[in-house]
Amino acid sequence: MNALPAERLDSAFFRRPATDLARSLLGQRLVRVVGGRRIAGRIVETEAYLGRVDKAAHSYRGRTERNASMWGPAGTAYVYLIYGMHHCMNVVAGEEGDPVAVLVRALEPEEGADLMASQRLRAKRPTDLCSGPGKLAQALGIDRRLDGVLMTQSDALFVERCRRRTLPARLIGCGPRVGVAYAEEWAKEPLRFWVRDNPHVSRQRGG
DNA sequence: CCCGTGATTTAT
DNA sequence: TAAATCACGGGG
Repeated sequence: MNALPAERLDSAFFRRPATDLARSLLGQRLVRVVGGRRIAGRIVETEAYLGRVDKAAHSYRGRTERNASMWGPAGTAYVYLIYGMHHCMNVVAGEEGDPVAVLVRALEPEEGADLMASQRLRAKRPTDLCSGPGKLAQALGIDRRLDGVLMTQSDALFVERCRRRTLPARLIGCGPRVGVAYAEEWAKEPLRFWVRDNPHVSRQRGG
């Protein structure tokens, strides 16, 4: 099924500018292990957040208790709760101390779809399981307990290599990030990336 | 279109 | 201490 043997992405992979990482994560596999079982899917949508210069980034106004893990080494998970209900998962990019990250917005389910469905009771179709940041967090059982986890070392949350190289540019869609209308000129920056024509990409929201 | 929901941040 | 905000999802 997979051409490559399972190989976990390491800190050298994550330690690059967030926009590069956002594009290179497309097609790789996000893996969550719970109770010895794998729940996994291909990453099909991401967004880059550029830190202290980016008005849409949580780290724009500096370090707080919530966003502290953005200052961690590349490959750190930054997980936060939004709207009192939904969790979102980021992977820290760049050099340690530069609070840049990539939001993982959608997956194409590959393993453990039954477990995903059992945690996503409102999902009616396979494309409802992981087609949004809150959805995938719920499907994979990702919450704030995983905030700060080093994905380069954790056995509970990591990324596996499925592709040796970044997808060809013609297969990658690019446009403004979702839900950041408040970010003024940064709202329009083309920092959202997705696998073109993939049905698991989230629907666009206002902004 | 509208609303739930509550931690976090920001203003007073 | 109080108010506003929010990198969303689901239902109509």
